[in-house]
Amino acid sequence: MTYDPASIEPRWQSFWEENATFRTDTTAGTPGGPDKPTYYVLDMFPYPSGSGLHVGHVEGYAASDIVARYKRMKGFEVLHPMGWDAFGLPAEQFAISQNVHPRESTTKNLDNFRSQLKAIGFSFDWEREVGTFDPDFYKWTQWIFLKLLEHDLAYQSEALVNWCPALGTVLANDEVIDGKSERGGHPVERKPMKQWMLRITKYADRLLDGLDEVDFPEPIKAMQRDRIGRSEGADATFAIKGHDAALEVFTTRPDTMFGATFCVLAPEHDLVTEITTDECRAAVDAYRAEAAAKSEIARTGNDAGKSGVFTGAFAINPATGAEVPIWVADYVLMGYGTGAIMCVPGHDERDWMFATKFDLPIVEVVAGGDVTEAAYVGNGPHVNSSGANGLDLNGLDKEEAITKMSEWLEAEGLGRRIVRFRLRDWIFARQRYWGEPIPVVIDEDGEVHPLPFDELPLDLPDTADYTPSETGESPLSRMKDWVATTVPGQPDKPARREADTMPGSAGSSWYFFRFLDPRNSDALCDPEKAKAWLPVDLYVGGAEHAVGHMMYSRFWTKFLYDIGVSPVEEPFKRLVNQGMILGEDNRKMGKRYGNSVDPIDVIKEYGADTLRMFEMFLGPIEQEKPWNQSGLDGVRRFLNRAWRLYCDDDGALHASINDEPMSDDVARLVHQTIAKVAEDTEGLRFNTAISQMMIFVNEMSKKDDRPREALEAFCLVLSPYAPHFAEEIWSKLGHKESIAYAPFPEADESKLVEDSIEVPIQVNGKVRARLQVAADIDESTIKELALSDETVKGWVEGKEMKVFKYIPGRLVTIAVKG
RNA sequence: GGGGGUGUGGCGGAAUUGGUAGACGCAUCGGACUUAAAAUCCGAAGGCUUCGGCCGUCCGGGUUCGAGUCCCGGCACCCCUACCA
Repeated sequence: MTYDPASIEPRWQSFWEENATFRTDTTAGTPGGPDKPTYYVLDMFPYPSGSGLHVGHVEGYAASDIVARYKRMKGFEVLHPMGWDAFGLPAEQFAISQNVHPRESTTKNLDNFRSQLKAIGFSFDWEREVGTFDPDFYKWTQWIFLKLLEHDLAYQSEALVNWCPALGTVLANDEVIDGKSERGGHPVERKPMKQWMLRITKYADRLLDGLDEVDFPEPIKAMQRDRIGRSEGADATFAIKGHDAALEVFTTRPDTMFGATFCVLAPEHDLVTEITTDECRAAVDAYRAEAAAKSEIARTGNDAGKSGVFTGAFAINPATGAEVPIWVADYVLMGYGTGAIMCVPGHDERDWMFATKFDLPIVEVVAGGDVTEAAYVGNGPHVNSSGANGLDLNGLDKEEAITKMSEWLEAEGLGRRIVRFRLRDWIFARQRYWGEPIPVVIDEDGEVHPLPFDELPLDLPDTADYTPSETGESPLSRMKDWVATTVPGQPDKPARREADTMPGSAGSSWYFFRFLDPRNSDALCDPEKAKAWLPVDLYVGGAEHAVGHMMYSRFWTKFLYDIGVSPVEEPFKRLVNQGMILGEDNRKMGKRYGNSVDPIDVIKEYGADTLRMFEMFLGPIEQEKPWNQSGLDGVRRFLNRAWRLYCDDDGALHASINDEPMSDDVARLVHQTIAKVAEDTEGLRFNTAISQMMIFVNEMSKKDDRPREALEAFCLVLSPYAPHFAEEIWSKLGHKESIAYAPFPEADESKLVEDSIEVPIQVNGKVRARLQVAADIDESTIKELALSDETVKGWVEGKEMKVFKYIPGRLVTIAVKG
């Protein structure tokens, strides 16, 4: 019988399951536990969608599985768990579309996912499976929320939020794309609503600094830095003519204040109503109404030209003492800085466009450009920058002027240096059913009371009436019996439960703690285990989670660190994003192009080992690459040939397999393969590891020699990549134990040396001849040989030799002139 | 506008510190086996060539005995982000 994955693979999957082969002992590394090095390799757990696993999942999971299996063979106690990101909008939308309860559809979907994952032979410790929708799990999500509340990091706020009427909920900023909801593409509008918020902004600095410690891909770090958006500048106070109230602006260029010829307020700014003059009121009110109706995207989009309206009021520029007009314009955002800016049209592009459109004065205060043509944002000596107050910036460069101006503002009590962040607080409530209930009650005076910890979990009540409303009223609020309660500890004091639920990203922000100790009912995780296992050594997942999920997880981990629950501030030591697998047509796989591939179909036709190796062989793990259906045949051919190295046509081991010592040639091939695969697996270069295995099989197939030592070593080397195949062969070779914990072979350097090598001879940079020489030949010997070579002579003779060099083991280079 | 990335055969991709460009695989072509096909096995293959060689890693320069790799200047494509003061 030839290689037949359909009969081999299910058998070994059952074997692993029955023997709990991949059960992890997380007491390893803790006091009293086994003294083994630990390795935590984690996949981004999936949202179990209705359509099942796709090839992108398989790519990431195959990569992490290879590492997990390799590390086990290298003697590590490996934690490689799997779970379900099952709460949240997508799961609920799917349920509604199928007209079933989300609990029912979610359970069904994840059963399907689990069986699909098992069919691919991933070495997960299934006894540690967790789901974010499980009360035993979300008890601790709620616990963390209460801790955040206790530390004033959770609060309610009347905030402008992204409201999506079609979904009936608010959305986080990263759930809104181009003014439409990420799920479903429904329109999203801005609307003030009272919301639970988490104060992630308090961690902005630490989230930024932490990036220097972790091994993440550079683009991901860049994206996170960009989201945090740190900028240094100054707040400055402008008096308002005829009013007691003053205007506070934020600027990164206080040095240009002498050129500030007007100010602009965001339409929502508190002062607008107060300072607007009667003549201007009608226009201002109309403008504000219009701005309110626009989504943030329409306001901040790339619209040519800027809109705005004059308030009739004037501010006093503290540097010049001049009266400058105050305008309202929607290019100034209430959510950033102070919602008010001083405008320096000479040196800011947006201000320049605005000034040009509305015919406001432009003053040059930094030399180097032509401010009548465009804003000059570069550096240069300051000009027109001295005032009656004795302040003089003229001649200073940008940095000097910023320092001097900032010091002056501080001395005069007119401002202060400040660091601001673009990052905004995390909107932590959804007006939806399928999420963790927020464990607080609100009394009749509107005061919030947290539930005591011992009342957790606060179960998500069952109801058939789970659909969202378009008004913003949460489905849970319709459950009058559930909502009506009393203040904890005060049975006489009526209260109502919070009816909003947490967003989908709540559970995923800490789930990697729970895998360490999934059934602990006293703590979210045993601190000894956390200490032994965190941070996660390798985290593999898609780049779509580069910012949202990664930042939320990092934030929560830092918080858990602060309250003594986490031993580390950064949860993930190393992050790898698998590149997207495109369709064969080089376009994104999906319904739109009908170019999707179902991994389960591939397994039926080719087997799981072929699928795994094929996806790893496509190209570098982090790179985007197209699917190539016939490439599957190539990998299957490889496994077939590998099989025939061991077995004859009726499936029995070859009689020619012997215990003779390996020839030097075979030994070199074996050790080269061990070294290359080990090195490439550590570096996650799976594609080149596989090509070395192909070289091994190609070479060995040509030989009649079948030394057991070589074949066993290759089986071990192959096993992280094609585990079912390797288990089958391993047992045929007479081993009773699973190959999963057999030691990975060590490459023997001494076996790699060759006696005789071929050395190319380069003349003026071009290879002209090749010599077969002893590997340890010295320069003078090879020089003699090279110069007596007939071909080389033809290129060298009669010319002046400028250079002769022997790069040992690589090449000879000769440079001649004339 | 800002940030990040990528350019190598027909295709996916290989190439320590600068050191034989095109490993490995796909597709292609030829041959063997077969009544035939599939499967399998063996072999060819960057382009041009007057068969001496010459040209070839997006383009143009530079450094070097030697550049896919380093430096300078362009071009193209992709991704992210976007009025953040």
